[in-house]
Amino acid sequence: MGALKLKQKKVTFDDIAKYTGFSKTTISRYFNNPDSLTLENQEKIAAALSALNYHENKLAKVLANGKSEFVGIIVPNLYMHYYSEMLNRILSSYEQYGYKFLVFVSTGRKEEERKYLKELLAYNIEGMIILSHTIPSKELASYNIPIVTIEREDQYVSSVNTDNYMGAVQATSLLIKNKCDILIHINSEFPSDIPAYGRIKGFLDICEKENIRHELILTDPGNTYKENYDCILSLLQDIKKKYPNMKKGLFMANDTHANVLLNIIVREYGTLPDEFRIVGFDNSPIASEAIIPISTVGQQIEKIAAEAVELLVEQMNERKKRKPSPQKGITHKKVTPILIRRDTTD
Amino acid sequence: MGALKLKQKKVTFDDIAKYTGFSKTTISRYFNNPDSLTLENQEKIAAALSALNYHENKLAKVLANGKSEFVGIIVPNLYMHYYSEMLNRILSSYEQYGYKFLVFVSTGRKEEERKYLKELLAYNIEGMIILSHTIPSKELASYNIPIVTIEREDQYVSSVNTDNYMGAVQATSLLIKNKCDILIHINSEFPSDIPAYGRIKGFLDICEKENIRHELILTDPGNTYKENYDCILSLLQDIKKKYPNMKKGLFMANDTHANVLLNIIVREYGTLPDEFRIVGFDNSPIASEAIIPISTVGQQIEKIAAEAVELLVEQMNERKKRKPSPQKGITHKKVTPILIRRDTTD
DNA sequence: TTGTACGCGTTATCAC
DNA sequence: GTGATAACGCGTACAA
Repeated sequence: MGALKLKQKKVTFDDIAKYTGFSKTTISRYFNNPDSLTLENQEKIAAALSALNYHENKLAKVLANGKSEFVGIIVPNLYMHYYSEMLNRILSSYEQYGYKFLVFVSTGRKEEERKYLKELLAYNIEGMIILSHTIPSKELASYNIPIVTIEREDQYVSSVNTDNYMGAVQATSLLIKNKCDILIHINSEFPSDIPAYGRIKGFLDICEKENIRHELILTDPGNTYKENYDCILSLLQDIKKKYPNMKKGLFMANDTHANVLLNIIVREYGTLPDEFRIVGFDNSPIASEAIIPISTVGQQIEKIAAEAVELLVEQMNERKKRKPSPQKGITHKKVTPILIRRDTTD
Repeated sequence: MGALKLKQKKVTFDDIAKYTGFSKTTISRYFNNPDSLTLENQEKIAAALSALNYHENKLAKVLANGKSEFVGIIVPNLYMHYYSEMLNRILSSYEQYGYKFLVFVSTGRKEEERKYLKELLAYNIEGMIILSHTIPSKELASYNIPIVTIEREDQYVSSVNTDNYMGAVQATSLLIKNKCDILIHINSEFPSDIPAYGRIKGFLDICEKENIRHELILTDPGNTYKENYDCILSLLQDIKKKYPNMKKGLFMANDTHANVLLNIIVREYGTLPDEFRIVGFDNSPIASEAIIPISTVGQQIEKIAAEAVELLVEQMNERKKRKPSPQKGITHKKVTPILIRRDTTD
C-alpha cells in the first residue's frame, strides 16, 4: 500500500485497545462506566483517544444495545406557521433529552405515509410524534411503539392538544362583551373527532347559553390567499346584506382568515368600523403584523411541544424498563389557549 | 417461559433462513439481488416474510455496508418563513432520492453546533446541508464529508445561493422606473462574505451607475415586530424630514420589514401615497397578505432546495465510487430571483 | 444458483 | 478493576 490514507479506516475500540494494552471491554467501560476504571487508566485511554483521533459510532452502539435515540416526526406541512413553530420547539428539545429527530413531511397520501413509518421503524426509532392527519390513530396504535400525536384525531393513541373548546369560549365571550348583536363563526367542515371541532362546539354552546343571535358558516375557503380572499369577500357581502345596522362579531377559524377579512374591510372603509369586531385563532405572526393588530386565541405552541416530548419520553423510558409492560393506558393532555386582546376588539 | 410474547424478539434473516431452508445469504440476496434467485424460491421467501411478519433493520444494514442514507441538516430557526419553506422542500426530496434527514435547529452557539455535527457524524451521515451561519465554512470543510450550504458564507464548501446582487439590481431598477427622486435601502450590517451582502452592493452599483440620488441605511431593527416597528418608524420620520417633496423609493431588506414600513405609512395616510414606493425581498407570505400587496424580489426557494439536494447527492455518489477521490473542486451555484410587481410600486 | 465464514463496531455476560 | 467471548442483524468475498 502507498503512503497516503486510501481508505480512511475508522478508529475503533479495537485500535484503542491495542494502543493502550487494554481490552475492548475496558474501552467500552471508559465511556459507559468510567468510575469502574482507575483514574490513571482513564487518563491513559483519554490520551489514546485523542492520539488516534477516535470518533464514536452510534450505529454500532444501537445494534448492540437497541437504543437508537431516534424519534420520528411526521408533519403535514411547514408553510403553516403553526407546524413549523411546533417542529422548531420539538427539535429544540434535543438540548434537554438528547433525542435525534428524523423528520418527514406528509403528502397526505396514505400509502406514502406508511412508507415513512416503515422507514422510521427500520431505523429502530424509539418513538414518534405525529402531526399529520393521514393515518387513523387505530392504525398508528397497531405499530405498538410509543406515539404522541398533536392536534389530530387521537382515539387510540396518546396526544397533546389545545383546548379548542375553551379557546372558542374565550373568543365568543369577548365578542359578547363587545356588545355584538350577531355572532358569526366562519370555519371549515371537518369530522367531530378532531380537536379543532371544539372551536365550533364552543362557539355554539356559548351563543346558545347566552341566548345570542348567531350563525355558523362552514365552507372551504381554499388554500391560497386569492382563494381565501374571494371566498371571504363573498361571505362578507352576504353578511352585510343579511345583518344591516347590527354590530357583527366575527370569529374566524384562524389568523390568516381573520387577516384576509380585516384587509377586505379596511380597504373598503379605510379602517375597521365599530360595526365589525374580529377575533382570530392561533396567534400566528400575521395577527400582530396585520394593518390593525388582530385579537386572537393564542395557542401555546411551546408548551404543547414540551408536553408532547415529555409524554413521549415517559413512554419510551417505560418501555426500556418493564418487560411485559402493563400496557399503560393512553393519555390525552389539553393545553389551554390564551386570549390575546389587540385592536380588532374593544 | 410463559405463553405470552415477553420479549418481542425481532424476526431476522436467520429466522427466515431456517423457516425456508435457505441460508442467510440467500435471504439477503432476495432483497439486494432478487434476479439471482429462481422465481420459485423468490416466492417461497416472500411467503416466509409475511408469514413471520419480517421487518427490515436498516441499522444492521448500515453497519455492514456503510451506507446510512442519512443526511444531516442544521437550520438557524424555523420561525422565518424562508427557512421553514426551505426545509420543507429539502425534506420533500425524500420521494426522489430516498435520503432520510436528521434535523437540528441551531442556537447560534458554536460549541453546541459542534455537538450537533459530532452527533451527525456518529450516525454515519453521508452528507449534510447547512443553513446555519455559526460554523465557518473552513471548519465545515475540515470534516471531510459532502456538504452543501445555502445562503451563508461558503468559501471552502459547495453552496447554492440566491443571486442577491441581481435581486437588488431588479428591485432598484424598478424603483428607478417608478421615477423616484431618492432611493433608500434599509438593511443590517453584515460581513461582505455572506451572500446577502450582494443586496447592498447591487443597490449601490445601480444607483451610482444611473447617477441617482440614494442613501444606504445600515441598522439593526431587532427581532420582534415591536422592535422593527419602533426602529422603522423613527427611520421614516428622519427620511420624511430629510427628503420632503421628493418621491422616495424604499428598498427594504425583507418583506417583514417592508410590511412594517407599509403599515406605518398606511396607518398615517390611510393609504400608500404616491410619494412612497416600496419593494421588499423574499416573496414571503406576508408580502401578498399585507394590506396593500407588496412588490418584492422572489427567492426561488423550491429551485434552491432542489439544486442543493442534487449537488449533495452528486457528491455523495462520487464518494461511493472512487477510492482516493480526485478532490473534486467545490461548486457555487446561483439561482436568480424573480421580481414580483404588486401594488406598492407602479 | 446457493452456502460458508467472516467482518461491521459496539455492548452484555460471565469469568477472574 | 479487567478481560474473553458471544451477541446484535446484515453484507460480501469466496467457494461450491
